[in-house]
Amino acid sequence: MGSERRNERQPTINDVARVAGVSKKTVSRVINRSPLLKDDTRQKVESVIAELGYVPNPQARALALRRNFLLGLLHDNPNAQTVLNFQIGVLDAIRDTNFALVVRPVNRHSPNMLDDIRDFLEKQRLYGVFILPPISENEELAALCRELDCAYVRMGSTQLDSPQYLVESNDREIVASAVDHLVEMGHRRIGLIEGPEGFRSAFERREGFLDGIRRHGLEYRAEWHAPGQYTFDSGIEAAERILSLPDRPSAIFVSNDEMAAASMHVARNKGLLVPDDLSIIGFDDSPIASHIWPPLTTVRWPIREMASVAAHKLIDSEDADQLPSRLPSQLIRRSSVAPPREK
Amino acid sequence: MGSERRNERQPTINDVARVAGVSKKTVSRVINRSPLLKDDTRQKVESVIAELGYVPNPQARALALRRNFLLGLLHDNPNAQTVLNFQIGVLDAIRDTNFALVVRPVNRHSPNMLDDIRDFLEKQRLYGVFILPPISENEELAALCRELDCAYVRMGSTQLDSPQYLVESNDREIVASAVDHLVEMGHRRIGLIEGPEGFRSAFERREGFLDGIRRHGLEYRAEWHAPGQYTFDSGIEAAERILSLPDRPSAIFVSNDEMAAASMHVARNKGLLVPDDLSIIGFDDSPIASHIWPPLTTVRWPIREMASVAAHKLIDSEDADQLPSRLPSQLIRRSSVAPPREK
DNA sequence: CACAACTAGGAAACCGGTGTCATAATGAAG
DNA sequence: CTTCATTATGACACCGGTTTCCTAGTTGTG
Repeated sequence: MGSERRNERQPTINDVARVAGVSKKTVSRVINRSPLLKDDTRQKVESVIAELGYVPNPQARALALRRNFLLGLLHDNPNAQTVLNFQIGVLDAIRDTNFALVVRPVNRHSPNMLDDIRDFLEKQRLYGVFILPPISENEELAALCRELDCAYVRMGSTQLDSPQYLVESNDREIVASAVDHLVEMGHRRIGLIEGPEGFRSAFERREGFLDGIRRHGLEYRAEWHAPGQYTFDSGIEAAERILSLPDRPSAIFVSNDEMAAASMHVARNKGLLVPDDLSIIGFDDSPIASHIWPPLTTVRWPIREMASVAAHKLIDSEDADQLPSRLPSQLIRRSSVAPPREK
Repeated sequence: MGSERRNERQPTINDVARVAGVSKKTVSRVINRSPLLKDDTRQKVESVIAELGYVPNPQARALALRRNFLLGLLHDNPNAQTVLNFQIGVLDAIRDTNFALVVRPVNRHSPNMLDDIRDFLEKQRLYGVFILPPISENEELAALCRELDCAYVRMGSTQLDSPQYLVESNDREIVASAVDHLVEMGHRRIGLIEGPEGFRSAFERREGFLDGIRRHGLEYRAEWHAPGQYTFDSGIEAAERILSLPDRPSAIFVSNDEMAAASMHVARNKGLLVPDDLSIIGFDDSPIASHIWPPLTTVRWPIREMASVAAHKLIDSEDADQLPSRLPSQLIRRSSVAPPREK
């Protein structure tokens, strides 16, 4: 069953110091790559470290340095794949550091969300936290982080805070260019299924849509514009509303992929072929986008890259202002857009 | 902007002791609920703690106790929703403790996965780790945890380890009863799309399928049995194979929901109505199961409950053997199963 | 009332690192 | 060959808790 060492105590810095015949401060200097060490001392200590398999105790370091090496992720699961990709992105960034990522799913509908988070931050004394949308839009939460002296980065779709505390994408521009894409394909009658009120992302996507409409001088029709909740069910309802119209649009932009998938079902039930009778563009590039038929043209956030940048902002905070705050999304063209059938 | 206290040092146990006029050991006793304290002492100290807003430093405790309060989650993203639900389940279990959950996505195809994990475990000195399938099936990984003296719980679909290190579900039985369900509906010609070779879950699900077939004396036909990789694309291929047969089955059990969704597409493309011409049962109850049409009958792992049990096994390890190791899955009946059209 | 037995609380060392500052070793200059 | 800088290293206190062990106070018993 492999080499067991259950009862052997982990070697400490004192063990290394004793075996190497130096003081523990010297060992500490080796670990921390202090420049003022003679090469042969360094090598001697390093070989002892290797021989003993010594690994510094992170808790002791945290105590002595008065800061730990834990990054937190606060999120209210907007989308499982996004959260997971974010975790992976952070991991990529901290792989060769001593940092670790601790997660904290929260419930934004709970009245004591802020108390829960306060409790969490106080107990764990995190080095910093990432805040994912939609709770990244919560100003009280940001204030709480400042109060508790916890570094933070808010992820979002628009400028929520000063750049060093923020990593955002360009929802508004990319949605406008999604409209461009529809127009290029020949559409002039374009509908919108919107995200829930109060969500910054929903607002940005709507504004981007309207920018696009205006840019091309297209007709805006209130009845082609339905509210949604970013859920599949709300998408069904919204699509029913728009597609039952006698004079329906030839394309719709839907503010997330779940609602876009729902719209496809509604279209199919009404005997409309996607994309021939109805073109659809979604948003998120969630797994469902490529698992429905036809595969959905959608917008992809560069979530892993955003996570990495955010991690660097927390860790190397001195050059946080050198890092970009805004990473562009991308329109992923699949098969849910085609030229309109008639005209 | 709320009350700032950026430059105020966090109060320590010494501050509390001084203000309360007791020794720090007494404060420590209050925190740790020692029974041998006079009530008025306890109350005095507690009121000082509240007044100062004192919160014990977890790193200092970890150092003194020679164990920390970090639980790790090792996974290779089999399914984002599952991983996230697992995280939430763990959080529920540790909400009122001092534990936190640190995540570590890994790549099981990377040749240095084990080294990465070793590095992680050594650096972080976790209290214990959860290992999600499929890497929970890796014996070398379990051996590594034992070697590093890190408690672990392996999640799985079958007995991988002794019960105190394991939380599993009953894939085999539940799949057999999914077959029962199909038989009750009148099916006698049932196909199988299998998971990838080498996956314990794939094996269990196949065996459960075969149990069900045998139990009802149904015909086993090799051409109704196709391999898959748990991916959408592999599901397309497998379903093509089975549904192109002149003499195709009237129902199929598909080893996960992604492949089941793929099978629905194939069926539709071939002009087969689900469920009238073809009944389908999936496995996982992933979001896609309720977002496709018709909604998929599938098997749901009680993943949050499993996560909670697993957390208790790690934390209260003394009574780990009292906790259940096996939590039953559930067949979620939706609309992808109906009696076969013609006898 | 003397003495044990038990209780509540404190002093000091310790966990395993890091910071500060003093000192030994080295090299350069006079 | 001193003397002074400069560099490399060590001694020791400290981070903020816990453990061990001891003392003083309280209660019970003969």
